[in-house]
Amino acid sequence: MSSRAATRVFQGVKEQIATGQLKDGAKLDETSLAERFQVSRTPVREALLQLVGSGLATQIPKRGCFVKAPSFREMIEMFEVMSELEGMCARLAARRISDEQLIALEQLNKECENAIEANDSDLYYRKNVEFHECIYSACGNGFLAEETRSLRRRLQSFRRLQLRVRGRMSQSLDEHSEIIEAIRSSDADQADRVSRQHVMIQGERFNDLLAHIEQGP
Amino acid sequence: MSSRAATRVFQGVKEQIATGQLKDGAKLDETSLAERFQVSRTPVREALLQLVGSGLATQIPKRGCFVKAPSFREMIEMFEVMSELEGMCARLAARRISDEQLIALEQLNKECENAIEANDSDLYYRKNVEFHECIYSACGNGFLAEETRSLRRRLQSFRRLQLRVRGRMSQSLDEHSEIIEAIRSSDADQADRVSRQHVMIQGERFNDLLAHIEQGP
DNA sequence: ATGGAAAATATCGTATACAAAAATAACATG
DNA sequence: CATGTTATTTTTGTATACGATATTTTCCAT
Repeated sequence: MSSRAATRVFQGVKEQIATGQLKDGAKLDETSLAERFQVSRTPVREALLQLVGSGLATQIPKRGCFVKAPSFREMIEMFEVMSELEGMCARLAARRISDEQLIALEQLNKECENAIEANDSDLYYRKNVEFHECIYSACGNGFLAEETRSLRRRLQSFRRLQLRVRGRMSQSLDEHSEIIEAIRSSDADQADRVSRQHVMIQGERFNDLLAHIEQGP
Repeated sequence: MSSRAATRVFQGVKEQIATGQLKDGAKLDETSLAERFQVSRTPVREALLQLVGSGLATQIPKRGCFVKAPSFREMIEMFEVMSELEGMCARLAARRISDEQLIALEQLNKECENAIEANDSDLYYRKNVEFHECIYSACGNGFLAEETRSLRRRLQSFRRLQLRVRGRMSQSLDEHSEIIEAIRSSDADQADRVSRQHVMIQGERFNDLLAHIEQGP
């Protein structure tokens, strides 16, 4: 819990966008937000600035600030980029990973396995994040790692949903094993290919899910 | 020239970082920046927020805001990512480009050629940007296009330098032709490969340049 | 009714003031 | 001399007020 009002507002609005309380196109009025969060306009402005910066809102010059929830199309686009970045991380990791990191990676995959056996999807979720995090660190490109993390965060709320899909967890685990195998044998191309696939499958699942939820166009 | 003080400060500091007037680690004191730019602290804070957001500064909780110029290593890392994104754009464009866009692309390359003949490196620079911009638009993934643009902007000041290197312009032009050829024949893999190469060469040139300028470690 | 001018209104950016928190300095005590 | 305590000063974060500018609304003339 941050003591900063600006951060509170930022997180709060972000949360409300994620949960759908604030729908796409909803107006983010500085004054009413200030009232709602019991703060002045100053921290609200900072929060809005950050929201715009992270692509969750749009600023139209003298008309106001509006929620810009990613459209279905944009989500697919983001997954497309995510799979590229994830693939790149894996490809580089296959070439650059250290022995210790490889061991850590295998350890994490085992912990994912345990989580599945215990049927603990929350634990699986966390270990899964750590697994990928480990690959990012091993890619030897800090900038790439940070960009990938950032995009992951943006897709996170949706990904969380997917992993609850029946059977997804164990399939995901198999894919992890394939990735490890490719990295272990320094097969960069294979690591790239499998990782892309791993993300794109999630994108497709997401696709299915949305198609199921939204009956509209 | 923007009428916004916050933007002026943002651009100003950014410029001073690029030109080296503000060195890595320099403290960005709110009060003194406010004095220097003849504004109050409020717009300065907004500017700093944006600087941090775009990775040019770091915020250490109660100690202040500091310039974080990308290190040599980070620059290389950024180029590595840039080449991946640029390659992805080209790969997708090879599959998705429309006839009109292809014509526009060829037109732009011709204009680049003209700029070289006229020995107008500024014009070449602008047309070169448009050329790549055209590929981004043609990739059919708006999110990717925006990310790539954003990274391009971050590397821009350095790239501008490179293109003044003797002979680089005409070599760059040849590479453009190769990219167009690959896209025209819908050879996604080739487009990808050539585009990556195109960026990485710039990274290497940048490397040479820096090695020349910096005598230190 | 419609086009347009003028008033009313909303929004935005900035300045300034104030309060809280933390770092630094000064100081006292063991 | 070290250490812990208190005071001072900086730095931050937030509130509020004000002016400028754009937008919407109202109202009038045609």
